[in-house]
Amino acid sequence: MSQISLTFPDGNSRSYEAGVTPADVAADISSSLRKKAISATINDQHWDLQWPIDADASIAINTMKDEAPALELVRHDLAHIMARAVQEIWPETQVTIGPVIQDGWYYDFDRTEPFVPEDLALIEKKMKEIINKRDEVRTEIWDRKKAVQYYQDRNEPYKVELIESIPGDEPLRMYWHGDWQDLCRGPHLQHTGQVPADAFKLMSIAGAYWRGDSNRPMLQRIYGTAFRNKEDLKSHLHRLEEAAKRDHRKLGREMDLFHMQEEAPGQVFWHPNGWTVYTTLQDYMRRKQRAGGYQEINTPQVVDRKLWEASGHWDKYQEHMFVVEVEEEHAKEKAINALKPMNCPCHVQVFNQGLKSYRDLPLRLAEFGSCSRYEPSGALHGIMRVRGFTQDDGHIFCTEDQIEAECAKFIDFLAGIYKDLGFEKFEIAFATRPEKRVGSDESWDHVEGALEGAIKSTGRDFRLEEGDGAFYGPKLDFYLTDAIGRTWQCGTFQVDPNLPERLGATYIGEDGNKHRPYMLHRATLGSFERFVGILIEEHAGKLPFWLAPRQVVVATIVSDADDYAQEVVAALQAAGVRAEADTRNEKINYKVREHSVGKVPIILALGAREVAERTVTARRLGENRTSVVNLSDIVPQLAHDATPPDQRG
RNA sequence: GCCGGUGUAGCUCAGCUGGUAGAGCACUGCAUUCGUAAUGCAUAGGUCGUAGGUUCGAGUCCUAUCACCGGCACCA
Repeated sequence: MSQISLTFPDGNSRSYEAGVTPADVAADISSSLRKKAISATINDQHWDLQWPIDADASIAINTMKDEAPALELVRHDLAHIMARAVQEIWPETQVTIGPVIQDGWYYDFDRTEPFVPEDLALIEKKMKEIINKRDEVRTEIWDRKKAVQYYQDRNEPYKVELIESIPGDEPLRMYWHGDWQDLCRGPHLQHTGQVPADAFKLMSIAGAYWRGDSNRPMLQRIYGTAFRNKEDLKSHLHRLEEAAKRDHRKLGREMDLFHMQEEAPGQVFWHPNGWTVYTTLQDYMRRKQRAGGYQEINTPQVVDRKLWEASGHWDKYQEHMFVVEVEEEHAKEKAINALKPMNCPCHVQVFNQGLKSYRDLPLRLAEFGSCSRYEPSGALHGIMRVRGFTQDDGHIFCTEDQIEAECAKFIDFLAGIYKDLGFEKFEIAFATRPEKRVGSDESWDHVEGALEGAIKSTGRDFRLEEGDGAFYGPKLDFYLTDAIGRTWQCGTFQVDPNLPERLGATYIGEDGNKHRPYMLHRATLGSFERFVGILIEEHAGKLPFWLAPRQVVVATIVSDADDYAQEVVAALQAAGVRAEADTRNEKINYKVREHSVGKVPIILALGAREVAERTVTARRLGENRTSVVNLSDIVPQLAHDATPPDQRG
């Protein structure tokens, strides 16, 4: 047997026979380590304690103290244990796959009877029994034929398909948790008892397509969450509760921002408060775009299908468009229009009016474009995913050489806006050429190079999404992470030589000939609807003062302060602050509570003292201390806070 | 669109095996003028998402349909 050298994290190394397992190594160090060991990290690879090591390597023995491998193993073993539990309770159930995901795992099953919520408790109980059995976990490598045969015999067609889809003819790894077997890459724990029985919870049941393909069978998915200990699980469940409190649908009602109703699914009825947020944001964007060199335009809502046919959208998205048919008395045929699902084709129409010179480029057109898309019913989500929305859309017509500079300019533009709105960080995803595409490789090289160069010139990082670009050009997507860790695509920047081609856009170049411009699609917020939703959730309803729909409530403590309250409100309103008086015959406690629930940032309380001294007692949302300020001081102070960030001196 | 769940007063929710709808908060009225997250009392308010059906009788059972929620698929 040849010898190999294993190097430990502290830099020391020891010599072992080739084929030694991490379990042996741990035992060699100490019996207590052997007991505590859960896995190893071999050359940065997560390694099962049972897997042999055949060559020189770095090694670290992991215990429950090592968070990443511990969570990975606990969740992965729980996936197997859950599948075993389900098959023990309902033997006719077929198993498919069960990966580890953020905060937990899921496993997909095929079973005729649907799981019901009460089943979760049943499964959890069975899982705890399995854990308490401390069943050994062991692994073997099988050849493909044997594995296929095994699963065919057991009537597990999904597993057979999985094996057949694994490329090459490499051997397959099998794992046993007690007598229960699953095809699995591993690694796993050493026995089921290593899983903490009190640190997991089954969360929900959902449908999911086999292999993520909507043409294939719908399976039943059970989600679970797990941590290393009870406390971590508890704090995770607590975080979920907190997250639910900042749901924009709940806050939208509590703050009286908007509502939605059955007669207009996926569309928003904005209430005065919500519309104040919306228009304040829109006014801000309008000023930013003007300063950024855009010219604002507006285009029609109802457009003949001919234009959508020409743009190619009719062909591809017809069933997702709201079609409007009009019967005119003398017309030969019915006019078929569609509510515009996007603004791009209309912007090309504006560009196409009159001759354009290369001197006009880059030409930046912007529109707060209301779009309608018949989104699938299951896609709708509050005001985040809707059927009627307004994009802060813009199209830049330019030459190929201008793309890089325009892109860099846009990234800076977007970053400044996100910062003003309270988002310091955002993620850029760079999607490159897909397999099916139009245009020459040279052209793709050049355009992709321009985008990459632009990102780098701003000194930002990006995530590469190879092959995810549109068939006609690469794009950048800008993602924001909300306070609960969910990411939302908001901004976008897309290079498009295709639509100008289809719709015949040209400009006269220096050489006096007609040329085809590039069209850059870009949006900063994405849609106002979604962005307002994200703002609400990110700030848990406590919007930045300048965006808050109700900025100040002047609440009286005694009715003798009513006149003074009106005076204070008038002074604030004159200074541009959204202020209102609350002179109802209610206790100050009641008023404070009500306006706090309504997320009013500043409450000014007025009693006899304030009237006499011409002061106000201010209370900021979320704080329970108050401060007494002279009326003459508070007005300019709040007026400053109420000024949008781009207009502050 | 697919799988599962839900749909009762403005809001949050209760209503067991079918017998003709209940609470708290909000609203309104009266009393209270009370210093920082709910003052007291009283009145009023729904035909139970919608449409059919079973039944002597349905919020409660059945069918269809719509919307919403959790996922999946989709997102020009």
